[in-house]
Amino acid sequence: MRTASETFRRLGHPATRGREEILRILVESSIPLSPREIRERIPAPRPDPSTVYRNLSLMVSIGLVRSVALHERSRRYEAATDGAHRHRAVCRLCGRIESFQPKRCDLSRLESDIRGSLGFDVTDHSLEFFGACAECGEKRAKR
Amino acid sequence: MRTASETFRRLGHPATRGREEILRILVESSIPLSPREIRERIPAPRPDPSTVYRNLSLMVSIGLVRSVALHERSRRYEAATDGAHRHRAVCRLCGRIESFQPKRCDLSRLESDIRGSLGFDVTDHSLEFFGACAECGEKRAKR
DNA sequence: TCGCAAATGCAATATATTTGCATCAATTGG
DNA sequence: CCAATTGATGCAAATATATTGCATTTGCGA
Repeated sequence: MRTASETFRRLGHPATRGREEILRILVESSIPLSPREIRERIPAPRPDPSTVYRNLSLMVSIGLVRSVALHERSRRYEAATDGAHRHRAVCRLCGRIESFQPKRCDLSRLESDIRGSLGFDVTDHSLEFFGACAECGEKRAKR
Repeated sequence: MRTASETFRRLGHPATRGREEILRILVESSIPLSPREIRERIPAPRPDPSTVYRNLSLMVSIGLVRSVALHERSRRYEAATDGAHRHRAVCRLCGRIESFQPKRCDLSRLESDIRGSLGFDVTDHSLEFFGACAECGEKRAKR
């Protein structure tokens, strides 16, 4: 098994407790987390917020973590484990977020259209759905 | 023709110069803009930034404007004109953004999957592609 | 274990967004 | 067209988010 420490070292970066914790937390979370949420989940002694930001941006640049843009003030992050691709459903009413793995993510057609018409070389994409989650939908129906 | 002023009044909100300018700027722009960019494009006397924020959030809530989440620090906004749906391609290298209208946006299948598995009532979605634009792609190839 | 390169904490700074409050402007009724 | 009222605006301050410089500490390979 490849430990987090090994992963960091293999990529040429010292493994530190903070880094391992961040990665562990993201891997364990089913939804993308904000830097603040991540830090709050690290057991004391907690690293400084600036350290969390620095490490997140390092981890994004070496491909261990992806940033996720929802319609919020802060960005969120998720583990890029193995490269599994995920989409998200966000409830406009309560803010609940669910991540899911598409059965088959067939946007290849769209991606080649884009290459053809805009000349863009697409490497990845981000797809989010917005609406009302089951719970909020019910509440709304009762009224 | 329906003027911006009429649109606001019809929705029960006074039409002010700032509001009309914001809407005009968003309608004229081919890509989503940040609050700062929007404000910079308003001819003097410019409204205060807080006014721009307040108006953007009002316009989002009454459906005239949509917010767009790219992987940036600030949110962006676009006119929700008639409801035309758009996707975006973002260059990771130079930051260039292009908006385009999909030939046919067939995510209805995915949306019904989501309703089925998560119980989410999806009202809209957001799809962004990331990669290298034509220009940056060429530059990179030359090296 | 030693030494270096890199990471961390801390404080300061930058940027983005929100809010309270006094003032001003757009609408509506006269 | 004018006055009254409701709501918008400017300004300043507060808050949230993110970044950076620098002195100190830590991880890692020799």
